[in-house]
Amino acid sequence: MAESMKGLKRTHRCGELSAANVGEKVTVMGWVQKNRNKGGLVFIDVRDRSGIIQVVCEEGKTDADLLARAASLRSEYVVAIVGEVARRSGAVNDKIATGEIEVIPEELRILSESLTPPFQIEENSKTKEEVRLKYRYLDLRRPDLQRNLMMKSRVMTLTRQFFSEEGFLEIETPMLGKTTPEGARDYLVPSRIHPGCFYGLPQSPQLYKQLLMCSGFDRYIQIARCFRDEDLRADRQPEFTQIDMELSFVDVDDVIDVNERFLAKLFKEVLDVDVQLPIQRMTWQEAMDRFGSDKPDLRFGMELQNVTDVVKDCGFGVFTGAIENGGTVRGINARGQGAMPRKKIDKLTALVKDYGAKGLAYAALQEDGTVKSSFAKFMTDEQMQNLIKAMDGQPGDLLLFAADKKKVVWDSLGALRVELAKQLDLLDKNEYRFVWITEFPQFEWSDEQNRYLAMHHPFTMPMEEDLPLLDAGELGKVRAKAYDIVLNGNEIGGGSVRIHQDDIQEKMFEALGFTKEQAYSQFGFLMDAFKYGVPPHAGLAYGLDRLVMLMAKQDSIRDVIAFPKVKDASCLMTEAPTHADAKQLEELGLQVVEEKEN
RNA sequence: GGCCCAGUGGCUCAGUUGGUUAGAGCGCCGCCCUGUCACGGCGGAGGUCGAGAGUUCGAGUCUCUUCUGGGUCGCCA
Repeated sequence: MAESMKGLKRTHRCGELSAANVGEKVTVMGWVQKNRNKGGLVFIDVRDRSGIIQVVCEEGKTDADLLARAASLRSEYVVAIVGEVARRSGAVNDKIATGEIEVIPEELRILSESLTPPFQIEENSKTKEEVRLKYRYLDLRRPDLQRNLMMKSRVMTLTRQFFSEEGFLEIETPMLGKTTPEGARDYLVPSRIHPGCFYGLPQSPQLYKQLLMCSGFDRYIQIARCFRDEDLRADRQPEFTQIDMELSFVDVDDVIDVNERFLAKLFKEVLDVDVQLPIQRMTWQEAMDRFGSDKPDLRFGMELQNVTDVVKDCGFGVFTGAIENGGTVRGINARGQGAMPRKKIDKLTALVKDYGAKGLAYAALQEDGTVKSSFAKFMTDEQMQNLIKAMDGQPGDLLLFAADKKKVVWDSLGALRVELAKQLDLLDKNEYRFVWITEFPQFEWSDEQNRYLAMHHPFTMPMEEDLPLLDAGELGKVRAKAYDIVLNGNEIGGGSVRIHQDDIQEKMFEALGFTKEQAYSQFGFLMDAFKYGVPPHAGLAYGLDRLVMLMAKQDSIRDVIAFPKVKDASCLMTEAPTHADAKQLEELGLQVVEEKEN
């Protein structure tokens, strides 16, 4: 039986009460976490988002009716308690913040009863995600998820505050926009008024924010929802949130400067972590060569070594063959792992095969100075010793090599390096290592499309010194004024200086294989806008969810999003997406799709 | 689309080389309990082992298919 809260007004949240409130009459409201009935003495833990407070009822002291009602309370009932804060007459509980006080009730109302929840509302739930997500509204009651979402709210507040103080304006851009075939797959929204036509939900507000620079807003920021119809990952959801910004009359250093100060403020205020400024910068080339990744995790070493020259004349065909085909041979020294069992090495081999490598060559340096190796028989002792020396191999080390095209070797060893760090427990979530990755390649070759694609997007400015390479058609060598901010091996943001000169923009489209007509039909409004006076501008966007995931020390972006989708992009709670009814579809000029029979 | 992992009471798990009636902890229900806070004591209910097919005298266990969830490669300009 649910009662009204008429006449009551909450005075405190549960966790806000402290010894300072002793003797005060207070009203708290929340959920019953636990009812401990000792018989004649009933303890009720009441929970809200701030924490837990104990309410105590005692036979002889508490009104008999109130005691009976307290004894009837079950988990997740919603109650209102009016009572006096008192020091505990029994033992103090130093595990909770309110552990030295309790509330002695004079009124108890049951505002709502509850079924027994399908899983217990507690910290560190081991319940499988499938169940948690079906009952997400209960899952979200758990203190860890409450903390995550409160942290995210704090991050958003600080973001708005910081950038506002830096002269940024918060401006909204449309959700219903123009669909573009480049880049990620768009979510399409059918137009009723224009049958057969579709809006595209934004993958990011990229073009709008550039137009806002054309319009003279100078510094823009938006906490923007973005949509990408691609497959999900632990750190990828079909809809996610960007902290999106754009600045006029700036170059790379200006964007980096304001964002470093932003990150330092954020980490100080939210986590009390000092970010040392300036943040380290590394070119894309250096990141790939040293770590095999454009998002290197700098919390540990195990850097890649290029041993192509060392092994180019050896007798091992896998190495020399790769080199003859224009490839490279590189290795990782897994310190102290020389005794790794063969089975484990085989698993690492399986891992690199996912990245296109044909295998993993190993040399396990034994403590007695001998070498157990998959390829020693193809080498002279001298060649092996030179290789070990090049890898700085010491007795007890495990040397792992990949030989293939550069990209395959980088991807394989980059992934291998991270996997080894996981196995060796080198990844400390309390350590935050930032790095800017700069000078990205402007273009990326696509085997599938047999042409160069923009690595970032077609409006990214090439480095001035590489403009002659663009003219000369040496597209693979052109570097861009693009930058990513990387934290502990995760890309948490990225951006670039944009092209504002129409001649360079034309060359870009040409290089990407766009005809003038194609470029105009897709981006004509932007190119037209640029004809009326466009300031030099640059911007950056953070993946907010990913950033908060790392700050909250979570492994999945789902743990910082209130209502996330599962792997197939559906929602286990609402069961979206659903079929639309025939009438809706007819209005949109669309056809009914027969539901698949199971 | 490919590969890998998982699915056994409400939740988390155990379940020997295939062998009677499938176990445990938590939760739930009943009774008792005046300082608990992972409360405690006694008693109890609750399972077509994700689904389907096959092998077998016999399947939670083996095989195949399928569903669900997770991880990942491709994909994500």
